[in-house]
Amino acid sequence: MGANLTNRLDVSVAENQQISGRVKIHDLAARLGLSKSTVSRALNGYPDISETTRKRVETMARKLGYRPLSHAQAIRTGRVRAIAMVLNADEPDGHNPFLQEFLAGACEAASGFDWTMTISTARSEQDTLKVLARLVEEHKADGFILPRTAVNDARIRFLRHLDVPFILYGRTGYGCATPPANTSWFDISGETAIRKAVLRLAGHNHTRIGYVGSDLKFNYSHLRRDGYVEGLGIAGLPFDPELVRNGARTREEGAAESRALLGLDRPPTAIVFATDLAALGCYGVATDLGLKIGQDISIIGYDGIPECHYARPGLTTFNVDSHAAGARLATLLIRQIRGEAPDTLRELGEASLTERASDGPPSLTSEELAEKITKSNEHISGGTNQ
Amino acid sequence: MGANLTNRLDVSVAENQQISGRVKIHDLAARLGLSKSTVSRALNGYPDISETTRKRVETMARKLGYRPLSHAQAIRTGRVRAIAMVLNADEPDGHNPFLQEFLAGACEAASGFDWTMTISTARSEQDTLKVLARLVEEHKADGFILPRTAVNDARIRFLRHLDVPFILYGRTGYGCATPPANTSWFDISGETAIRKAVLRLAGHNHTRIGYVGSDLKFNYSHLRRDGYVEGLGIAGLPFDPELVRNGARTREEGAAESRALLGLDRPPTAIVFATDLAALGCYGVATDLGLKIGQDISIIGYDGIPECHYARPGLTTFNVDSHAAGARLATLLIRQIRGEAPDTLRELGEASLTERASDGPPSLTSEELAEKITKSNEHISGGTNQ
DNA sequence: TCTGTTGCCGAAACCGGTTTCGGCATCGAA
DNA sequence: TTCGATGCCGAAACCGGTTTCGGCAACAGA
Repeated sequence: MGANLTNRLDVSVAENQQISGRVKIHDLAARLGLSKSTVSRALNGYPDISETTRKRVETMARKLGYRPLSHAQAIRTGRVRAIAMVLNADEPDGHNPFLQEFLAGACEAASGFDWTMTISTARSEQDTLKVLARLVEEHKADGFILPRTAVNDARIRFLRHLDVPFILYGRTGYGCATPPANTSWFDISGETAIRKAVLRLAGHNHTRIGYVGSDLKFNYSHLRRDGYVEGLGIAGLPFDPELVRNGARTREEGAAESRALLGLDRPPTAIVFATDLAALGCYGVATDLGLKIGQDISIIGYDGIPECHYARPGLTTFNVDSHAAGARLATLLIRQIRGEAPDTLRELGEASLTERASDGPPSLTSEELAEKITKSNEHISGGTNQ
Repeated sequence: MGANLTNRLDVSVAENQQISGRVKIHDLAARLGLSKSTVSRALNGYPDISETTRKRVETMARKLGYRPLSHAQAIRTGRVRAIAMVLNADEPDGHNPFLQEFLAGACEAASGFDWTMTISTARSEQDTLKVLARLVEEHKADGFILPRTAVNDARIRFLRHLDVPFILYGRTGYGCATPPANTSWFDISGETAIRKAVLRLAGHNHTRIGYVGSDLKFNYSHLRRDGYVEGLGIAGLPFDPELVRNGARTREEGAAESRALLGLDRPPTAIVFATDLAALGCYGVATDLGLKIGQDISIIGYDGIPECHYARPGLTTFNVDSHAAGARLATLLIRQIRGEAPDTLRELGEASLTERASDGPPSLTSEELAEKITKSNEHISGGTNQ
């Protein structure tokens, strides 16, 4: 007496179903000769239903293609079987390139549980809170994924106060004595990646390695910088504060910080960037100064955006698997909503290195590099850059 | 007796609301000394409610911060006040760069009506239909935005068959005698943009202008190619089928088609690309052949992806405003769901030209260019390209 | 045989809204 | 004065599920 739409795609023709007749729990019950309360309990795993009845109900439900309306369930259960994410669209860098893959991962994972994903956007931090508030008020979702966590994140305080489930993409509370309790998160260990980047460059015999970090309001910025310092320590290289810059989020900012580092009396022969975007910003600067990337100056990025592949030379970088991240976050969040303790829902992944041609052994010492740069500056002194 | 969460952000402290007490329609009615049916009808614009009562109800609702649960309404009305979009994540090009802006536009517009947006992803055309089916079955949305419309689009047939509202981002049915009836859409006139591109190049005195189109399964591919032909006609230039290539969706494919065009006996001195990605693919080819873009070979793209700005030289292109597109699509779709006739909900926007350095007057004739390319090919013959 | 559990299921209330239906005033016209 | 509209509102049914509660039958123990 009819299959669900998904099946119909295969069966091509519906069996004998009356038009537009969605199968309701009532129909299912009538067909089975049971009451709808029994059917409901059978489908929802109540213990007071015999195993044989449960099987009967389940097979018949499958046969008729019965699917409960999540919003009809929600009115009683308070669960809409949906998770949400609000993007901050005003961020200069955005997570543009990752977004598609990230959403795909999250949606696929959610679909696996028969959940859906609703998204929304905001234009500022304050706006984000308002959007969250609206979604919570209307109960459009049972929980939230919070991307780009800050060291001190207003969204966390807000949702915790309202007692709404959430999971972080990233960690939070850097530098706090007590780690944030009762919080679930998924993150990629940027600190590990950056440490490896430093060690890789040290292995190339670089001794002056610079670092360009991102906005310190984000928690990951601190962790990646720590990775840089750790790497230097392990490699036995001295830490020189002059070689560390922060706050580069865009290509332009990456270019500016690169210029600053390369303008030093003793410039670095290699630079690790906290983001690919900032690293790509260095390309124009290097070209303007007549430096060959991968020889005169080595560069390693982080993120794994597609442009790395097309840059000349290709940018060596650490790839984060956004698809997997989205999938894990959705899965962990749903498990949390279903009752698991947030503290047990924490995972740390690793970024994978993609070796390209932007790094290698230094062709010049720091002093020689400085000299070359000085000459270039005199020479062009009107060169366009950006 | 309490304000809603959104207000609380401003008021900082809730007035005197009991914890976790969402205001329900019952509370509102009790507070007003009315029945909840009256309150409901007042809020929903029924004619049998006096104007004074309506005002009273509305101000009290605002004061208490009452917001109906959309899923509670849905159970009776059948409307969840949500629109959905399913992305095809397997497309080689995706609409990656536009996605964030597009979603922002759509979400903002939907929010303005107090609607929300749910999204999902699929991995193939067939999968897309299954995902759509699931969303329709569970009625997770009242209507759909269909991105990247094909000439012959299975999604359209599917949703039309189910009588579910949808709107196209793009047109459909290219070449059909009868335009598709009862269909709403929003599109950017790619044909106009490409025509302008051709005229611009003709104005630079190019006489052999090539065209690299996209996959002809998409409707826009045909329209843009038409724009190319129209442009040639207006400029009084002959149409040479040799100069037209199709099917380039990625950088790599764009590179391959560029190579094919530049390898002709009488190569074009300018090429119009249907997409920026394909145009950027030409950059590596030009470099390999020792051609200066903007002089030896002129290039114009379409889309307005960020990379255009960072390519060297910058890529002249036609920008589509994805944010505005998302906003219009959401708005038109909601209006359609609310009852307006689809045929009246059609809009065509224009892309805006951003002039950069990738096009200009030809430095060489087609013959001279051919000679130069031949030499380059002999010379390098082992050059890397991609 | 009687009683008390236990297993399993149905009846009915419930969730938070919307919509139908009918009834009470009020008013104008006959 | 009576009657029929009309304006305005409340009671109750309804939407499609879930959950509580109670009851019947089968069974074990006394």
